[in-house]
Amino acid sequence: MTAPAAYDPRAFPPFAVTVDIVVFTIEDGVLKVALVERGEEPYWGSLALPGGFVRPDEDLHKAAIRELAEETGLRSPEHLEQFGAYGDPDRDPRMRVVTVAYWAIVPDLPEPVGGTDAAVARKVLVSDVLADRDALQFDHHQILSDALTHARDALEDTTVAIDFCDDEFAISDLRKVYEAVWGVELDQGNFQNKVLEIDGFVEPTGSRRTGGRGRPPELYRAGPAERIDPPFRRPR
Amino acid sequence: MTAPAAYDPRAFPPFAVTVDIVVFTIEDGVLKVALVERGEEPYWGSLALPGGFVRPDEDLHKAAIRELAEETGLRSPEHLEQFGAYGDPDRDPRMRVVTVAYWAIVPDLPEPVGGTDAAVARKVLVSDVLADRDALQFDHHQILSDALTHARDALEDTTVAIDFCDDEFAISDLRKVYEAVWGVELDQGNFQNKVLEIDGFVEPTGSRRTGGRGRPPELYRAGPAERIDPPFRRPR
DNA sequence: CGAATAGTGTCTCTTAGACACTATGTC
DNA sequence: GACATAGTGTCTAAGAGACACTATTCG
Repeated sequence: MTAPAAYDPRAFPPFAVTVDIVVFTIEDGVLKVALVERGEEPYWGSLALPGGFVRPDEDLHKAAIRELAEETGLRSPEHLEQFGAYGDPDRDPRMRVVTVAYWAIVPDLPEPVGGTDAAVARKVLVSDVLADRDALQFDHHQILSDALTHARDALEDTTVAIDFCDDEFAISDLRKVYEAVWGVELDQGNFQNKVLEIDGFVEPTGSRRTGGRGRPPELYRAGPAERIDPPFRRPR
Repeated sequence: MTAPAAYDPRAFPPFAVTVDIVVFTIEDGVLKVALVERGEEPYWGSLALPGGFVRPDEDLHKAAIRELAEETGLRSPEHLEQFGAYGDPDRDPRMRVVTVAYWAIVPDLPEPVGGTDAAVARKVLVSDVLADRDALQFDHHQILSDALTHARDALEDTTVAIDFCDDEFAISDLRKVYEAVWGVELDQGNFQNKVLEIDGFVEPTGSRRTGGRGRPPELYRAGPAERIDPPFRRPR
């Protein structure tokens, strides 16, 4: 903030600033990410993270919400959190762009996604995307990978996993979230005990879910707690 | 990345992009942050985080290293890590600036700091700066506060605390780092046991430090480990 | 009935932390 | 000697996880 150039508004190097959002959702028990088909060059037709330019009078968080709505039709995500900025000089072949990256949780992405614009959103298995280093253009592979790291960490000491679930959910639903994001299997009994022991994690609704196989589970809603202490460590 | 404006280089809203660095060091057993006296308006003479404009052909990390060298005379920090981006439209009264924030560790800041430029760097108690909400201009109070949170978290599951120490250090030196950053007192015996039990955290040099009061401590150097597993939790 | 899922309890191993005790230097 | 700091050990409580057992539904 102290470079002499600061005095002269014409002297600072102009950058484009964008936001990119890694939208996670769980479908069929596996973690997916919402990607849009690029409707323009470069990389026309290939998949990319939803995102776009920040407007001159808009803060970064609001820009992320707006782009998410425009490109995926989502009104508002259950969780939206910034985790880093990416600004290598050659990360975008067109111009110098610094992007601010967010990760988001939506419990259920609307099916016929795609806003008023041309972009068409698809839900893709995170594991598939990460397995193919060239599935995403720009540095979006790295951004997705970093987002997954942040999401995994977040599940360890916050209650955000609940944001993947519907308003009322069974403990096993919550367990499947942890299993999908962490990519591990968790012991059903131990998980149940642990979640119920953590103060304010979940609250009983008093009702049960009927119709499935097996004993009908009791249903819970989100409790007031935001942090899990001691943290819920994932197996290594 | 899919806004139609992307096609037209003149259509994207131009931003200034800066980096700001929160440089932590420990002096007299307390955590300090390096601040520079602003040599320009606005807020001439008041304190701010070192930082400045990213150059057109420079990546963010290198920009942070360069600004650090220019403004504090540091050749290279022991640790430099990005932790967020700040871009509220009115965070800088002069123009629209998005800043990418880093936190850094230096074991020993050179005393007659201040580079070739006008900026004069000072080490200030972090607790003092945070206690006075108006000590820093822009959103630097928030940035410092967030940096401290990240540093505290980093000490829990990485070995970066060693970067605050000299090449050879006593276990008690390391303990004082944790105490300064976390703002707590730790049991001397338990800390010693724990550090020595963690594989690859520290390696004995075979020598001792002489001259102080009390039993001369054995000296250690950094081990190969980068992560502490299980994490070293700070008392709540 | 058996299969499937939910819910509860028990046991063991590890870790965190309080704290006592010993070791070795300076004044 | 007193004092200060370093280094080691012991005990206890809490948590993690393996696993067994019970409960309740459907087909």
